[in-house]
Amino acid sequence: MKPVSIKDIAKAAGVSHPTVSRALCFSPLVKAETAQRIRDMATAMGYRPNAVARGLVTRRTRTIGAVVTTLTDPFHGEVLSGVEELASDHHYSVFVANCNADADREIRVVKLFQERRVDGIVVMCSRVGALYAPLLRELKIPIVLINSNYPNDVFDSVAIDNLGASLQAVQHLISLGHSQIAYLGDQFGLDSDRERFAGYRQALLGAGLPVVTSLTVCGDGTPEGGQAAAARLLALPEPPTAIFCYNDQSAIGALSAIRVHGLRVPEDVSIVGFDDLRIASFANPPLTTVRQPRQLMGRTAAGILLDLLSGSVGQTHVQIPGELIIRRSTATCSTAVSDIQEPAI
Amino acid sequence: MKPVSIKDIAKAAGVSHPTVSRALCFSPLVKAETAQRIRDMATAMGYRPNAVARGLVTRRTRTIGAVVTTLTDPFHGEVLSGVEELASDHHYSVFVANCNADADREIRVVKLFQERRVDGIVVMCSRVGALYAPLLRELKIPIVLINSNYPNDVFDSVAIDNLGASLQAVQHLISLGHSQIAYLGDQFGLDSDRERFAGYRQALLGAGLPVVTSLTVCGDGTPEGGQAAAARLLALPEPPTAIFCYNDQSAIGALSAIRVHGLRVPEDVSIVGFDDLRIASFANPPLTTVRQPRQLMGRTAAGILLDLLSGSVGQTHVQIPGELIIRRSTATCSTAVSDIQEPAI
DNA sequence: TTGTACGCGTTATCAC
DNA sequence: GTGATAACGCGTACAA
Repeated sequence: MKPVSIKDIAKAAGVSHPTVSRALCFSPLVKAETAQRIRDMATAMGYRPNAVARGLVTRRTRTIGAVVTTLTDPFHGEVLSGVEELASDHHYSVFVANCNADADREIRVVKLFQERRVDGIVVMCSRVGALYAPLLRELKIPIVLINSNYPNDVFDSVAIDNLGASLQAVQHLISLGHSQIAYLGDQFGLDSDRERFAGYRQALLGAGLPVVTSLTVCGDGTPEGGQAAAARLLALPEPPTAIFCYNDQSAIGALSAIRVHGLRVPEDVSIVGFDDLRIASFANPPLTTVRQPRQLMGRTAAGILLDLLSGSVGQTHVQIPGELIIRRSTATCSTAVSDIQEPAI
Repeated sequence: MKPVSIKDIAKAAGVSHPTVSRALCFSPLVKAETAQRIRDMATAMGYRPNAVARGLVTRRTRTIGAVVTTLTDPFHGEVLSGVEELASDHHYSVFVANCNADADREIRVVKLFQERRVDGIVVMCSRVGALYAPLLRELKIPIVLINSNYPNDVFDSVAIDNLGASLQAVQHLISLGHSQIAYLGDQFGLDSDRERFAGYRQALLGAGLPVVTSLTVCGDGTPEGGQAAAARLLALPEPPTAIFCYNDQSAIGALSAIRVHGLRVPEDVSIVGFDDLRIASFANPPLTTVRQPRQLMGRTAAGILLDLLSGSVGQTHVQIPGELIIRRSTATCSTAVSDIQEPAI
């Protein structure tokens, strides 16, 4: 009934259990032929090492915890995939936990991971904020953040250059002649949202354009939220000619809202997304967006974590430049180019 | 440096460590006031129970392992989300591991989970097949499968009624007058793919239509794969007037291929997907598809697993009916209704 | 009501 | 080379 242990093998092989342990770890301290004999018996008896017991004595579990805001978001799935990939390459296992964009829950999850004695933690899109950062810090577990920036650099991090990328994206719209540009953001107070808005703002101000309050609306990162928010923009007395969206999911919702409203993309309204999800290039029209190397970001974060675990010191902050991918959801502003450019029918 | 243990608390409180253990577990065997005093000290000292040590002695880790074919697929992310949700409701933690639709890797991952002494395992879209099922069975760990059906019912399972749903989907196309209907499948030999093809086939035969080999093509479950496969269909001398796709991702690729080919959906070609991903209703045109309640399926599978862990016996096979959601990617077959229906331009 | 003693399966530290 | 023995942190008989 109970799985076989090294003691069982020891008994069967007529040696002591530490010898079995050494043989299985390929320790040079044990005679080659007995080691081989022991290993053969182990496989014959169907032995599987107990990682729990090993973790107790070595004080390292070779596990890492991944905290995710919403697993249902394909963005997070891909980052997580990168984390898992690198982790498993190094024989680490990954715990996942959802925190539903809730800071309290995020802290509870991290504490749970602490009880599980994970060696390190990766947090995606943390919502904990600078206020609670010390609380996490005192847990004494290495933490790497993905796409959230604490002002005081308490944790190592991997993040895209949100501000620079947004700046670039909105400048692209401005260069197409747009001046009525809206920002369709998120609603959870994520750092990335704030930074993308800052880039938007900076681009407008840099071009001498006003930042109009009514042109900033909040979605929730989903197509549904994006659709609703875009509908509000289109109902404005002076609707925007271009919308810069917090992410691709929102942008896809906006695309749909514009269609429902009887307008066309990009002839009537230009749309820019963020993330370059796989479906972005399959949208109709294909979405102009900012590429985030999601799996790479996950791998990078996991790599930093493993470095930390093997004793590296000093903070690492990887900043990844965003790349603007111009597809067919953006075009020159029709009202700016000429007054008569309505379609024949 | 080392985290505080119950022995540390015992020393500080002047009691023995079993008393501390009892107090923390709210055992009635310890005097209420000492129990309270101990618990206060525990929190004051920042005590966090060690789940590893507890797992070693109780032989239950309160963890479950989730094996996923591709985390990057939003379908799997949502199912996983359901699993994690129910698990965490019951204070279980979830390990994730990718197996990349590789049967060998799937078995390795399951064995790794066994070493981690997970209490149970959920496998999504297993590729192990009947041949290796005994190998998994002898690991003596409860396993629940999602969306894969072993012919011999060795494991508990949750699956959608692939055959019935496909039948319904293809009958819908037939009722619209289509007779040149293609199947755009997957390539990894998944059970779900086989069953959906079987439903497709059965619908055709039931309507007295021939099953044409050239109208069956394989994608890989991604938009890219779907696009390439659809392009092959469109290049046929007698291209199909409708395509039933293995999943929504493939369907979105097909949508794009048709657009590139200069044809329209649904006027020239009708498309049916499978899954009803969130983006399905935001596609252009909104996708007719089969709804799978993904999170519910994940929750259900986790529920079965937890029942198993609390001693339930007898196999459970939950079969979820698929629901056909008719949107705007399907329409009556133009060539069947009249001969002249080409657009003016 | 509480303390003593032991075991969980491993690795680590000594001897020999 | 190998074998006792201890330790990791916790739960649980049993004794007090």
